[in-house]
Amino acid sequence: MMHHIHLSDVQQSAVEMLEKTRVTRVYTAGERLFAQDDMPDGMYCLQSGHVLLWHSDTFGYKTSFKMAGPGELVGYRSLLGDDNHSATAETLTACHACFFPKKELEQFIYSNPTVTRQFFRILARDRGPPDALLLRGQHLSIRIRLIYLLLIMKARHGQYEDDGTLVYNLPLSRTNIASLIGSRPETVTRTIKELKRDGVVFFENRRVIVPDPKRLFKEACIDSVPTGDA
Amino acid sequence: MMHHIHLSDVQQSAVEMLEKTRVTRVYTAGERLFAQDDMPDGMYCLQSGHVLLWHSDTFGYKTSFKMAGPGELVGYRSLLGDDNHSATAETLTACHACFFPKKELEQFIYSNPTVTRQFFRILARDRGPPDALLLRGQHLSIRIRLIYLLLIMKARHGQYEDDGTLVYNLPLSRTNIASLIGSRPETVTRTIKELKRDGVVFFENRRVIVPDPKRLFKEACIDSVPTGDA
DNA sequence: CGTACCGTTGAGGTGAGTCAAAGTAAGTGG
DNA sequence: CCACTTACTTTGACTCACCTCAACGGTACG
Repeated sequence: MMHHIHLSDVQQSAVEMLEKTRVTRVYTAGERLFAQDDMPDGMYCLQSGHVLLWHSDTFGYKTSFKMAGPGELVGYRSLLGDDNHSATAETLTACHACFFPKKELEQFIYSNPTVTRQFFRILARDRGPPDALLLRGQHLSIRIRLIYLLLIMKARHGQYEDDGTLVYNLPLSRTNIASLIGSRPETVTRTIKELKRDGVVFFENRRVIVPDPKRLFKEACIDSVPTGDA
Repeated sequence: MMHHIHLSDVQQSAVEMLEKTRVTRVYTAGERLFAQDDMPDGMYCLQSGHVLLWHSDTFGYKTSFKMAGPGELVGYRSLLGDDNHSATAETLTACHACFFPKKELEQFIYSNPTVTRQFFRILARDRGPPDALLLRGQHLSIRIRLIYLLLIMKARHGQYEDDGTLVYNLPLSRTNIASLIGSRPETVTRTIKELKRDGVVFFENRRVIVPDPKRLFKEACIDSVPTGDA
């Protein structure tokens, strides 16, 4: 789900204002766009690189719930909810990110019903029940959750080769993966080994290869192959 | 978090239209406002009673993720996301619910930035990372998750007595509770027993009594007691 | 006075977490 | 080019919180 906003009939003045006030910055891996409990002062649009969003609970456990890539917006939930950030956004790789200050951005959002609607869609579709529940349901084994993670990442981070192979370049450590599916790095390693043994998924460093995607869908009990953008 | 929309300076025509087209209906326990995969044709506002929202995954497992009570809106996520319903809304008790048809409702939402903003808030604050993650984090024991459930329900469904006791009337079965925190009815029973033994929480049928709320907060590592509406 | 549903209790099994240690890869500085 | 550090990954052995299955008790309702 790309976050492209259609600008066709938006008030020209609002767009110009937005263009004038936005700031593009370069980040190195491991930097933070914002931290949990910060007051949001704007929104970020990733132009290149990847960002991981994680929440730290009252016991200090960190749980990741989203990886954002090029073209995606980051930091909109708390901004639109008038809340402090409920998560920290940390770069996984070097990134180019564009920052839109709150005031001008809001003017833009409300400038036109079409734009408003786009933001409603982004917000409403962001990790709805399905995603969050599939990745953390106790009744689902780690193996299945790992497969679901790949299926969810497919739309934005996966790519089909000519021979039907599915390939990902995921800048995620075992620890990151564990954090996303509610598990532990050791268990992720073991599960990855198991998937390789069964010939379903091959993890080579940060590169993931799925020779026969249909087998993956079948194991997750998904018959109809979901298409890229939904 | 109540879903009261402030109508002070909304276009009168939009409000009138909304008032004219809304339909109030009475439901008995066990009825469905809408079902997963249905196309949304409007939104519901609960006037009395309680509704449980649950998602059924590809393996047929049902996972509940929200209980809505009087004053709350139901069915907005899919409507605003232009998606089919990703959950089923089933009444736990007899209910009065008011239905707003999609077309007129959208006119209302876009009629005024103040209203639009309210809906952004509702959507953005609906089960943000904290809620969903706390109730399903594997690293948290069932006991802690049960406590978190009570803490989350406190704002809307809990009530302080004069003596500082916290009392809930939750129309939830053990199975419902299990489904909300990602567990099983048997385990919920055992955990409830344990909490009673420790004198922290007393479940009497569908009535829940917390004699010393501070102990509850402490066990969940929450120092600052969250206030009702945020 | 069944029937049906919900809740409780007990016994037993296991998937995945934990802990500890060794292996690997990448980066740094002399 | 090679020691040295640092961070990540893998492996094995052990443990346990929770699930599963099965039986029983309570309560509502026609």
